[in-house]
Amino acid sequence: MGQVKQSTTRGRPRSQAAERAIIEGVLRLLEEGVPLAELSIERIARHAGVGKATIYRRWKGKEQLFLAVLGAMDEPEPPLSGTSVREDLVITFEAIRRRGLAKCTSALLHSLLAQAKSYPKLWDLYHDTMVEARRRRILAVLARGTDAGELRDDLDPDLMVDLLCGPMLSRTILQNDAPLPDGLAETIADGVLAGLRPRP
Amino acid sequence: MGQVKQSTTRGRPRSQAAERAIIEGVLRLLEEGVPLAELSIERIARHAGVGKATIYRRWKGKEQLFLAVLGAMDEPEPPLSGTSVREDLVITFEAIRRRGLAKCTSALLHSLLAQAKSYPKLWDLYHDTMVEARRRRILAVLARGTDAGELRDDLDPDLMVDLLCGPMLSRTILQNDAPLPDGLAETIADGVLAGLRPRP
Amino acid sequence: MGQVKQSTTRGRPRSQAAERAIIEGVLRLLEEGVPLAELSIERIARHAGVGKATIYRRWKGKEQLFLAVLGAMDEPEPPLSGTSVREDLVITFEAIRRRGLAKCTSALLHSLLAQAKSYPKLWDLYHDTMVEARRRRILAVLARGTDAGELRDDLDPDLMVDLLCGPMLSRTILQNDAPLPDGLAETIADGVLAGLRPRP
Amino acid sequence: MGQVKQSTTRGRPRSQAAERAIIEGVLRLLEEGVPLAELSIERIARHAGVGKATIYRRWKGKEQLFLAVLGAMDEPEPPLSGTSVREDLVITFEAIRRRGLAKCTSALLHSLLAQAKSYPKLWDLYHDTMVEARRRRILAVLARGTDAGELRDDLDPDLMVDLLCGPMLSRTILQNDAPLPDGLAETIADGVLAGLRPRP
DNA sequence: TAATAATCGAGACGGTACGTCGCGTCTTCTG
DNA sequence: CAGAAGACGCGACGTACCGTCTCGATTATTA
Repeated sequence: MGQVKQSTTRGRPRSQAAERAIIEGVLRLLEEGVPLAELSIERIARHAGVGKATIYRRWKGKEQLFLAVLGAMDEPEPPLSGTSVREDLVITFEAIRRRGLAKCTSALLHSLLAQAKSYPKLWDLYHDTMVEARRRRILAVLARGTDAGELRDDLDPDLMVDLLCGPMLSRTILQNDAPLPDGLAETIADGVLAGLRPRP
Repeated sequence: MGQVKQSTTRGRPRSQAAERAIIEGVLRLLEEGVPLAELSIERIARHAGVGKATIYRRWKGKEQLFLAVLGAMDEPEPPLSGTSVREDLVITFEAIRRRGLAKCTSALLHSLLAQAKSYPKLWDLYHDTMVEARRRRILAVLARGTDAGELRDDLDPDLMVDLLCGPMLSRTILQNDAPLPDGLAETIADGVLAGLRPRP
Repeated sequence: MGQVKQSTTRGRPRSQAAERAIIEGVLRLLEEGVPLAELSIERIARHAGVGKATIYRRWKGKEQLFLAVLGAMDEPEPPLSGTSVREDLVITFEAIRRRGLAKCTSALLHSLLAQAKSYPKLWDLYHDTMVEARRRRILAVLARGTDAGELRDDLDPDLMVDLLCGPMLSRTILQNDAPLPDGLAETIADGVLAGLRPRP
Repeated sequence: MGQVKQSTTRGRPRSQAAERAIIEGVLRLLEEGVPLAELSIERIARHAGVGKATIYRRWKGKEQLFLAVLGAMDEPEPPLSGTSVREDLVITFEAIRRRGLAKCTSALLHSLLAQAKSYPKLWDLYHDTMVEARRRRILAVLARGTDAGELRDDLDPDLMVDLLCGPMLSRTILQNDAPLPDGLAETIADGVLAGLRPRP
């Protein structure tokens, strides 16, 4: 996954210790507030006590490495309760909110967004791995909800995902330092489900 | 706006031709599909037939320049009709959609998003200039709509903006190459306004 | 002379101060006894307080630079007296001897010899500039000597040069740390002129 | 001779095939015209189909290996006739001349000369093994010649060696591509023995 | 009309990082 | 054990840009 060709079984195997040192080094630097733009491969290597080649042997460039870091760091998607569409949406939104609160996650995410156009392959990778995975989870929730009569059946499911996830995204990406208060997940879920028109 | 101090009236005045050559050069490069990451100041200067100092005399760095390019290219916000909330939302969404379809706009926008954490000042600038302006426009629409009884009055207006703008954002930013079909603005506006629950 | 293309007259001119700092830095390092193999471009630049590019802008590589250093350092050929062949030979040999005593000259010379086969152009340059110049000087001396009846006229002049210069070379190159005592120039001149057979 | 310590008799013995593959690989590369500067240990190992460690187990570094190659390639010193000083000198010079004509010999020799100052131990090794051996051979010839009255007895024998060997050296080292014609050995021997002054 | 002053293109400056290569050592597995 | 394979930390390679700094040459305003 974004890795450089893994050699056959011959020769000295790659050091897992080095790999860990690199990834944890990046995390440590991000948590210390080092701006992403200052994370050169050279600095990462120095900080991890590792040769540059050891990095390039594993990843093709900074972005591939970042993706690996992102993968290493993020908590697994929380299990869905299945009791209702609303409940599952709240669980999902809450996971996004907590991720947005973590400094380094969002720094990396921003970086990835930035490089999307420059390195389409990288973006595709990220998109398939993270974005699309979530989209599919939500599509499943929606399908169940539509069957159960909890949701309208006259809308394109893909569009519904955007309607649901967009607001959270707006908060975490566009607003930068917008507050992500405790009840946000519930509020948004309820808002989207009920719509903005006055209730009869 | 991001400009470096303009000197007094003594000496040779700055060449507007040079300024145009720079900005249009960047646009041309972007339209040729040059990835943003390869747009070095050096290359921009070479391509515009201009000395590097001529760029630095005007903008403090690459990002400042990009911001200027963004401004130069950006069509003005369309006038709102005022007939109804739905109508004004559709007009606004349509503007976003058209911007998202333009190759270089979105490339620049992605770049800016990327550097937000790294260069907070730049991000603030962009945020204040573009994002916040739109937010205020929509807040005004919402205020009128609430007064007119077209909208619920039990939701935080700031949250409503996210509910409204998020979906469009999801399409243009996160989905990367998602289709932005013709009726999208209307569909989204109607979806958010009505909510996802089945209508009674 | 081994230099990289000098640009036209436009732009900022090359700093002579930097050039001096580089060459004198190399000399200083050599005099401190730093082995030639440890004279990396990187180290030279660091030691001279200069960017690497400033070196590469002037010379194509380490060897070109060394050649410049060699040129910068060596004293001009001493004037010949013209009184006799023997006298002129002694003067020439004495210059070679003194050069051989200087630590860094011989280090550089060894380096150049080493790279002869690898970089034929460099060697040609050195050969034409230094070796051939001396050869021509001696050929002139020999021509005068032959005319004056001081020398045999049945030998190829080119061969005579080898007969004369070879011994000095053997001492300085091959013997490495052979003594180069004070009267050496005279002894060798007399030996070659008289031959090794017993005198009648 | 420059070898690394041979281990005791336990375990798998060193493969002579590997050793031959290495040395012959170097020779093949040199004959193909690969510049000495491009003969990295890594390349030699690859070319010989051998692990790097197999080389380091035998020699301490590139130079030690080169010395071994030189030794492997080197034809033995030719037997001296003993009939006269002139005859023995001609035999010796002819051996030097033939060696100078061989491409890879001279490449290696140049390399060794180059590294003399950098790796004094290596140079000493080469000097003792090759240079000094020849010097002693010639000293023996001279001693016999002096006893037999064929040579002057008023010159330092060490100096006489330089007078005799220098010219050949000048041709093979300094002149680079100077012709080494067939009768050269005789011509030089006669020239040095008779001296350059006109004969009475 | 000259002097002054800031700009222009050009390109050199000291730096930092790039991605590659070779060093000599080490760690794995196979014979 | 030695063999090949190849990863390891290290450091140099030569290139590209960074943002700053001279250059000589323009182009305005001020004296």
